Amino acid sequence: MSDDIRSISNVDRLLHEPSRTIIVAILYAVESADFLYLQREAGLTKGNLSAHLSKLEAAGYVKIEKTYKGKIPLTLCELTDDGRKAFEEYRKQLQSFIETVQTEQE
Amino acid sequence: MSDDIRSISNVDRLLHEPSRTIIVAILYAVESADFLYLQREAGLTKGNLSAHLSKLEAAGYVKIEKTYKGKIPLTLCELTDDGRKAFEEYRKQLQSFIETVQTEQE
DNA sequence: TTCGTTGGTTTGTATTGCAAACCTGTTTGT
DNA sequence: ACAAACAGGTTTGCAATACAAACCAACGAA
Repeated sequence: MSDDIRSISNVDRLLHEPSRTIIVAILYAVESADFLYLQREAGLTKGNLSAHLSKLEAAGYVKIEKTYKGKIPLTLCELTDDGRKAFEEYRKQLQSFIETVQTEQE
Repeated sequence: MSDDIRSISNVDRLLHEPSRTIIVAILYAVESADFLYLQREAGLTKGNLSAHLSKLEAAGYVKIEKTYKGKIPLTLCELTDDGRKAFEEYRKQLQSFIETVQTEQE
């Protein structure tokens, strides 16, 4: 019965952090984004975005490519296959948690 | 557009922690529960349950009543109105985030 | 040259989530 | 009666976090 509820404790903590949830959700939709675009869309400071991206990269969820657009640096980010799967899985877990909670109160 | 996605950053951090999400979800369903029942159902250690309950109490989300069943202590927990509302709100936010993410990829 | 800007990274700090140790009382064994 | 074990929790210690602020390096303009 509350096994379903308890399942929420198994969510991917990396993705369960709102800032990172946003980052990954954006990348999930756009396939590829540069640092500043991501910063604006996610509404994060550079410092935080940088730190979160590093964690996501370390986990193998995003691939970060530092290139140059002319002479100015350009950091491109995209979700890896693992990252996509992890996000889909995370979404499913949230979904099923919500459903469980909703039906349980009737 | 990604205002919807960004909205996930406004979730109630207190409830967004899986252990506490579980505690509150259980209390939401049962109206009242004693410490040990909650511990079993939530699958937490006593220490963690105690700490999380304290936070929820401090936030005014749960009411904790320490009584006795005969001679042994009995701690009863129940959700306050604020707690109920907060949890409903939290659920809604998750729901709308999921919907946003899902429709955004079509 | 100096100043401001772009595109980030590193550092500092206060807050956490968790486990393990602890505490207070009660029951059990002998 | 008295130690040992147990029930029901709380406090402590610590490693990991999230965030902001400070920093850095390269470029463009004045």
